[in-house]
Amino acid sequence: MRLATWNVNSVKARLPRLLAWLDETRPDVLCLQETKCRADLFPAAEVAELGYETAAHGDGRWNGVAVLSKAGLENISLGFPGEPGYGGEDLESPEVAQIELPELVEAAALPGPEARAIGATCGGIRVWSLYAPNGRTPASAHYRYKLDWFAALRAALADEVAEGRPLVACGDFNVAPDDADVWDPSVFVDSTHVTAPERQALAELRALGLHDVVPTPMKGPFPYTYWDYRAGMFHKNMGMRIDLFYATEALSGRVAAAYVDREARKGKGPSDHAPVVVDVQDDD
DNA sequence: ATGCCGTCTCTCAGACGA
Repeated sequence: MRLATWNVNSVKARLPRLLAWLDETRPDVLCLQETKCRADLFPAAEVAELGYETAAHGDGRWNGVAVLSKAGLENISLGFPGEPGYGGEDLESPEVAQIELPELVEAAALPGPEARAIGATCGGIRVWSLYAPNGRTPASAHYRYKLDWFAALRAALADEVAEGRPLVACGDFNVAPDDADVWDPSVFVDSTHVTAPERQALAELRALGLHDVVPTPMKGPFPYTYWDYRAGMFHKNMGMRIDLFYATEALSGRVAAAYVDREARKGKGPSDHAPVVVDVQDDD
């Protein structure tokens, strides 16, 4: 079974490259992030021609996740239990407290979850495609939201892991697990993606029994999965490993190969992320 | 370097990304 995860940075803009990549790489299951696509507008017919069923979760301009599968697609979950939404700035602050439109206060106080998680069962494996909040800066409300989102994810996955079935939680976690996972740690001092609380959130996921399946880089010593579009970062290999593949212990023990498909980051019109491909041996 | 590129939309400017 071949599993993969890829932040495509718009499924509409990436569709020709996505279809070519599917045809060439032929994963059984592909988790997508940043589809930036309403679920009902997802190009399901196009991927169906290549044999894939689609489960999509998206509400338009931002975020958006999906699972494509040739191995079955059951028990689809749009988001996870307890998933928080972005609550904005502190409602206790005097400035915000003066808002007198009840419906706005209500909407701000009860934010709905964004389209950042979709789960499905594919060929006996529970699969989660995840797109963690960016966090922007550690002082930002978006950073608090990011940590809250990870805490809720941990609680939701704890229940599923406890069921004992093979499970994969993969996608764009927007956290570099270690200093070796960014091209220059000195550039990221006081930035998101590398702070201790974010790394602790990953450690708590691993403490559930999830193993970080680290892919082979294919070029250079570091398995980066993201390179900024700007300033020739990709060609200088100034990247980050933020797209992660966390698998339950029994499943990670069946991993035969894992690699970053950096070829998909080359050429005309790429995503700024490369896919991570993981081959798992059949269960005996 | 508050820059660089790319994508989106109540588009020709601003927000967002990491």
